[in-house]
This record gives sequence, C-alpha cells and structure tokens, in this order.
Amino acid sequence: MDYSLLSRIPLFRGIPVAEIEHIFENAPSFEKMYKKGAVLAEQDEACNRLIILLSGKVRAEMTDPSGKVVKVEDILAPNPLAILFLFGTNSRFPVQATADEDSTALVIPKSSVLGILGKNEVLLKNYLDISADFASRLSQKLYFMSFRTIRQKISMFLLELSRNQASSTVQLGRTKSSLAEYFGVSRPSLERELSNMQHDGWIAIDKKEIAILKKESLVQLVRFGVVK
Amino acid sequence: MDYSLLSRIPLFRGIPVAEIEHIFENAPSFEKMYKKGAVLAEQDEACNRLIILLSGKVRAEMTDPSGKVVKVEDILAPNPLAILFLFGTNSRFPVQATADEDSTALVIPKSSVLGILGKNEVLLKNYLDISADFASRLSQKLYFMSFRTIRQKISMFLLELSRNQASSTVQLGRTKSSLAEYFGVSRPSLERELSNMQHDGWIAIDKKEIAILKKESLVQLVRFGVVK
DNA sequence: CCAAAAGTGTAACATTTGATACATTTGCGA
DNA sequence: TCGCAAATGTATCAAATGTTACACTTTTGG
Repeated sequence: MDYSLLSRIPLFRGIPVAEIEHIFENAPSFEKMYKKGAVLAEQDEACNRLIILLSGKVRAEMTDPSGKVVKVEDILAPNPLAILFLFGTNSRFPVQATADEDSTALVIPKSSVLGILGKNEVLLKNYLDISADFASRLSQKLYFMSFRTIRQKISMFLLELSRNQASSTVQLGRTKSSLAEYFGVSRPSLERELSNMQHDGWIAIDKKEIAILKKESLVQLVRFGVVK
Repeated sequence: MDYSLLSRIPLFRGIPVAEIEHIFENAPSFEKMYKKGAVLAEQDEACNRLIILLSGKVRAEMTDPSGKVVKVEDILAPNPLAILFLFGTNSRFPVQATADEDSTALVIPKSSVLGILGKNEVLLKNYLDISADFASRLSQKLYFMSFRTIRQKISMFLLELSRNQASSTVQLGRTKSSLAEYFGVSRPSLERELSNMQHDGWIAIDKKEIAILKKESLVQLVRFGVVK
C-alpha cells in the first residue's frame, strides 16, 4: 500500500506520509480492485464507508426515477467519492459510481473514519473544509438557479469568470451544451440568448472565448433585474 | 453558564451535561448579550467563530448586490448559527444575523471548535451529521429546482408531503406566497397552475389543504415529464 | 373589535423558453 | 488522415411563465 498517493489529495494535505501510515495502522481499511464497468457503489445504497479512488477513473451518474441518466461527474484518482454524504441521519450514495477503467480504491468503514478524524486535527480540519466548500458550491449554484432569465444567468456566469482577472475576455472552458445543462435550460435557448446579447453589443463570441463589451450592462442586469 | 441548555440542541445530543461542562472547561469561549437590533454577524464577514444562540431570536438575512433583502430565516434559541460555514477555504458568513429580540449567545473561536470536536467522538459525529444533513437538503432543493414546469414542482412537492402518511390529503403548512417563492416562480403562476390541476381533476384545493385525487398522474409527471 | 396588512383568486396580455428540425463545423479515435 | 460522433448556429412554432391589475378574504396587532 503506497500511502504517498494519499498525501497528494486534499483530504490529507499537510500530513507527512509517515503520519498517514501511522493513522491507518490501527484503522480497519482495505484496498479493492475494480474492473472496468464494475460498480463501486449503487445509487441510494447505504453510505457506510469512505471510498478513496487510488488509481483509475470513476463515473458518477445520478439516475432519476424513470431510469434516465440525469447527471454525470468524473472522478479521477487519487480522490475520494461522495465525502459529504458519508454522514447524515439517512446517509446514502446520491449517485451510482461505476469504474470507467480498471481502478483500485481504498475502502474505509464509516466507524473507522470517525476514529481517524478524532486522532488527527489536521485531517479533521481538512475534512471539515472540504465539506464546507462543497456546501458553498451547492449554495452558489442555488443562488445561480434563482435568477429568472437566461440572460441573467449568462451575465452572472461571465462576471464570475472575469472576476480576479485583468482581461475582459473569458474562456468558457467547457462546451456550450454542458453550460446549457448546468444552467438547466435547453441548448438552443442558451445559444439564442448568447446571440441576442451579441447583437445587443454586450458581448462578442468567438468559439469558446467570450469578450465582455458592456460590463456595466451585465452588472446592472444581475443587480437590478433590468437595464436602464 | 447553564450547560443544560446546550444538551437540548442537536449538536450536543447524546452527551451528558457533565460531559459538556468538561468539554468547555479548557476551551476558550464566552457568553455575549445582544440587545434587540444588534448585529451578531455581518454578511461576508470572516466566519472565525461558532455562535450558539442560547436565548432570544435571531433573524438571518441575505442581501443581494443591489441591497435588496433576498432571504430571511429565523433562528430560535437554543441553536447554532451557520454551522456549516465555519470551515472551508474562504469561510464567511453567508447572511447577516440580527437579534430580533434581546438575546444571548455562546461564542466559540474556530480554533477551539477544532479542539473540542477532536476530544469528543459523539460531538464530532453530531457535527458531521448536521453538516451532511444540511448538504442533503441543499441537494434536494437543487434537484427540485431542476424540474422544468411548475406542475412538476407542485407534483413533486405534494408527493413528498404525502409520503409516509395514510391520508391523501396534505396540509401545505405555509402560505401559497411563500411556496411560490420557494419554487422560484411568481405567485399568480403558482395559483394558476394549482387551479389548472384542480380543473384537470388531479387535486382538490381547500384553503391550505390539498387532496390528491389522481396520485398516478402526479407520479407519472414526476417520473416521465409527461402523462399518458 | 377594528383597521391595516398580508394573503388569495383570477384575468388579460407580454415575454421567455422549450421543442424540433436541419445544415454545418469541430474534434477525436481508429 | 479519414470518418464519424459530438457540438454548434439558427429558424419556426407552441407552450409555459411573468407582469400587472384588481376585487376579495383572512390574519394580525393595537
């Protein structure tokens, strides 16, 4: 078992490898291999163990009641799965995790995790920080979803991207399709609104690169819901 | 300082009063009084302390960039404020907390919290459970917001209310105005859709009481997006 | 018990968005 | 580098939702 792998993930940041080894010395945990296509965790299965992906790639899919896949997230090694859902009064995996390629994972029973966290304050702080960051991202996405119109969402998104950045040109960094999905709107609607904003002279679109031409208009729209 | 108060909040559930006293023995923390109208925490202020409301009532308000109050939540004693935002890489209070009446609070510096959590495994588990539950609720609301039409949201909401309940009649338990706000839709639109569903024979509305008449239709709508 | 405030029900009309379709273009793996 | 799958850009039409307005009812606080 190569604990130096673990030292590279945020959960173990700031903890020397020797210390990590010591932490796991008396904590029941085991390594497990998964062939491509194997299921690491079923959706809605009781979440009674922490799974840390050591090598390979895992696909997390949320299936809605009709059986249609709603959301996909890729998890690359080395990284933990569903860290925030390990606890809670009715903790279940929110997604199905499937190996996208041959993978190995470190599996730690929930009871061990509690003991481990209590033993190392840095590890505890990391765990709490990761949980809080996750919750913050959820909160932000909710705030995001609360905007009424697509133009408002686009404006907010572009302003966020351009924050802490000298240039007024931003890189989307993802496909417009995936952006539409993130916004919860249809792809043609997103394209149309982007076109409209370009026609209005607010932005200039070049592939996945967008130049913000009238930042003031974007700001006003986000702040007041209308412009002028 | 009356630690028996603390034993009544979820964070200290399952911990004897004597043990709570012991926990706080060597942890820096202090009690503070707030007059009605006093501010316990500013929005976006660094979140470097855990505030546990011991008596009184606090109003949590989120202000959007234009200065308009977006959301209000009431916190009654005894309960902690913003427990999930204490940690995280850039932890700040997400709301402004103002005393709605004369209140007292126990204030614990962030560094003490870490030490306390490491010392008592039950407390640690409570903290993690509370965090996870909060995140789950956020997730669920996000799932909720992802429904396209108002009718789908209403259906999902009514099915959730009627779950684990013999009767097919549910009590809204809140005003329709606040429900519209929760859904992120305009009040007239919600009213109209409720009317439509009643005209279609799916539900029967009597004030804040709604009878589910065609549960199958609601289920189908939520599952497949369409009925028949 | 009264008056003011909050909540309700509904209608007409304007806007926004979704669904669908199709022609290109781009990017990636064999 | 070829070919195919994914992504893009755009148009048309239908459906859902927002906005505004107003009359009425219920709740609340003094």
